[in-house]
Amino acid sequence: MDKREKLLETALELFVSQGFNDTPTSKIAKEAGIATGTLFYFFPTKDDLIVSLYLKLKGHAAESINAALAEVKSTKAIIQSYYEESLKWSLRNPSEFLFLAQFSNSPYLKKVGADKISAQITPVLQLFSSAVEEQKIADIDVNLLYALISNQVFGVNQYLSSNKFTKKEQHSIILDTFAMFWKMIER
Amino acid sequence: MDKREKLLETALELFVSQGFNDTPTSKIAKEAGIATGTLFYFFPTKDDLIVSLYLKLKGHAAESINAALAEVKSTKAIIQSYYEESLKWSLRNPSEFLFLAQFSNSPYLKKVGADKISAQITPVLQLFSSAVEEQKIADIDVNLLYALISNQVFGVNQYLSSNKFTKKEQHSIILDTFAMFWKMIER
DNA sequence: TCATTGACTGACTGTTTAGTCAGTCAATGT
DNA sequence: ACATTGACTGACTAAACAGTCAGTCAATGA
Repeated sequence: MDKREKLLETALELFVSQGFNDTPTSKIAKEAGIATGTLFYFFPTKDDLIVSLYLKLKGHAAESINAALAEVKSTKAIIQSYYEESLKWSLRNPSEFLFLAQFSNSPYLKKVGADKISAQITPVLQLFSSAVEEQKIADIDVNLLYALISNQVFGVNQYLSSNKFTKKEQHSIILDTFAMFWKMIER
Repeated sequence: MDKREKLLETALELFVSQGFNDTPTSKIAKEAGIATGTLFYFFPTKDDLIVSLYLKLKGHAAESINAALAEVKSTKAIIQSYYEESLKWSLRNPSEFLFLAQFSNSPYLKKVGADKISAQITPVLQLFSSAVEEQKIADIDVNLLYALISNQVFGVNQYLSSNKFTKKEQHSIILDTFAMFWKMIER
């Protein structure tokens, strides 16, 4: 069993339930059944651990979402897949999602290079660029479009996770809210 | 000069730039030019200080937004005012907004009673309720509508604050994005 | 066989922290 | 004139913390 992985997993759960402050490295190590020294063997500082976890989760999410994008054809269908897959990933990985939200709204975000962040969003920006060029959607700054879709995903995830819906209901809400989103931006 | 107020102001700036963990109570007191003991005279624990700050800011924001709502007539106009005023408040009070975002996405949120939170959103929920009854907008769960408008406000604020726009440009983006929002939910 | 490596350990430490407390002082009330 | 109050102080402490380090041990490889 990979101890580095085990530490990241344990840290995730503790960070989500207690926050960064109230989760000492000693507790993470103890809970993971690993010595404190080992934690610092893999991650030189606590900040390193936190940022590594962020990067890992961002990577996983992107991987999972992009996998579903590949098969698709029309610009609208790609954007719809991006929307659906983002929501499905968040619903499947609630702890991961909470961590990402907590991290992104904390001063820790500054510790991640701006280049790594823009690398993550560039593909989505290009998606919207194409849609604008193809005159499918209104001529809106792609950065604004990105802000709108991300936050709508965030909001719908919030709504879905704070209510008990069946898978079927969840899926239809996802489809409905995308239809609404598209109505909002279409030409 | 009100020392309690001064402490809250100083804490706000430090929390926003350093985060909750990395802002010791001693630093808040020092920066505010007030003794450590005084901080604990007003706020029994650090958590108390943090939660008090949250409640104060939420109150201020609500007050400022509701003030503008009173004058207005049609349901659509009220919702539009709510949207505009929320955004304007966020733009006028960037530190406050950042603190609220950080707090709301942290485990500290659990320390605020659910009753206090629902008290804040009930008026908005009723606004949407009326709009649905009047058949102005589609028959969508008001909680979903709330999630959508809050997060769109959040996203547009993000977009506006990470770009240098003139007041005029800002205003027209606010109007445009509300028009989009309305298009998304209207019947 | 013996040396070297590198993952891994956990007792330890220097520092930082939230929170305490005995006491000051100016303003009130009597 | 004296007592009482309550905002306010800052040196202090007990606990908790991130990070260290001297050393163990199994697996390589010469």
